[in-house]
Amino acid sequence: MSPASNEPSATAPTRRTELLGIAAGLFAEKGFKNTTVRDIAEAAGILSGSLYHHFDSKESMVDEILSTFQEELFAAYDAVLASDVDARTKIDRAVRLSFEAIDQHPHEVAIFQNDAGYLGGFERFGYLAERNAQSREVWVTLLTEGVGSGVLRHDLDIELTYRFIRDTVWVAVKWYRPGGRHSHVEVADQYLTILLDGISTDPQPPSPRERP
Amino acid sequence: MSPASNEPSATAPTRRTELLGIAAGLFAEKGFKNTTVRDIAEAAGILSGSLYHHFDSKESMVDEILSTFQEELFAAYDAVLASDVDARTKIDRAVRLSFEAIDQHPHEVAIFQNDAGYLGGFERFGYLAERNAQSREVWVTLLTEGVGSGVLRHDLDIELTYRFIRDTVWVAVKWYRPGGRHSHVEVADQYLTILLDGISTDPQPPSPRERP
DNA sequence: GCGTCGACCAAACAAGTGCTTGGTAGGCTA
DNA sequence: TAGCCTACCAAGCACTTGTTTGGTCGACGC
Repeated sequence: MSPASNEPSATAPTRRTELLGIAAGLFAEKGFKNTTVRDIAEAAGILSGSLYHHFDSKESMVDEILSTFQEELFAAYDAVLASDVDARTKIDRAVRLSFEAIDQHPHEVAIFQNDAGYLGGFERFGYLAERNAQSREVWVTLLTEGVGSGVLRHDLDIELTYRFIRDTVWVAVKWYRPGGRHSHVEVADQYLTILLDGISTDPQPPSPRERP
Repeated sequence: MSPASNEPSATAPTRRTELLGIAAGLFAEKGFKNTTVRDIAEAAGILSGSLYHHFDSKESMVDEILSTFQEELFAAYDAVLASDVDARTKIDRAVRLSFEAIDQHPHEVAIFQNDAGYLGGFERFGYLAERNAQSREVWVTLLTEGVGSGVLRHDLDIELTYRFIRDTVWVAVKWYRPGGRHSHVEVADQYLTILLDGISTDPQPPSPRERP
């Protein structure tokens, strides 16, 4: 890489991180394969060849974008898993965490959602599949814990419920826009209301019940 | 859905429809842009140029695949909307209809899910956006009807709920495999249980309550 | 036999792709 | 002034892409 890159981009936005941001936006919008290095360069106001002064390849750009994001995200998940609260609260926090990630890193989430399948075919991106498995374990653990402690219905199909939650949470990146009509907190509220009142053994209506 | 269409090649699988099927499978698996005409030709055992004896272009292949499927799907939705049952039943039927579509036309659904954004940019595929709006109207109508008649909670954000349902249903195409562990009916059952017991004003636990 | 037709081949084309090369301009430091 | 460094340009390379063209082969009807 570069000689002085041991502590990169903590405060000052270098040209490198700036270019990564531009690339992330285009990858998210048009897909990785469908975004050309000339697209990225044009958006940055330079020529395509000049990108290779900063990066080895187009692949290493997504690589850096995705791996950085995933590291941050899973550290947050691990913190939730390790926290000392009941399963229902953990699920609540994990869901809010995800919507917060969509709010703060919409491009990264979109790229992962759209291109993980394609990229996962390369050895270089093997960590994507690992992260996927790790995510599954987080949710299955939480759901199993919830069923075991009685806060979740015992007739749930854990696997299906996991997929239901995972999909519903992450697809929101397709329509959610930071700064739009709803904040990510509002979206999480609504989603949790729908989700929990469906899978909880003790339904908790969000406001005083009107119709008994 | 309908047993068979009347006009084009209802019974005998012509070489043309055979090629369309092969193309659909590849488009669904790798994405439209990421599938080359040489991929399709190779899978069919011919050379890429020979495809142009059957089709005008690669675009017209997806066009035919998607438009045919959409026509069939929305005819089914219209039938549900027009049926003379309460809103909850209509929602139930619409959801089951969607999972049935995923079961019977997984390739078409996957292509629409993954590539509608990209394809929608071309005038030729303007009908995709129209169909999307039409789908939104179907669900918003059903949800509004449900809230109005009191079978759905009155504090629902119709727009958000519509998106949750739409996303949850269609995203299942990413993992559902016809002939796999769960039938599409079982999956629909589980989803409806989670969904309805969450948004219904009258929560119905699926089995006698164990913990009060 | 003759003509026609559907299905396909062989070869090429122009445009677009990721990436490489050699070079340049300006700023910083010694 | 000299040397180095970051950021970039200009031009091109090898390859892939969708598509076109002219031709071949066998089946079928007359």
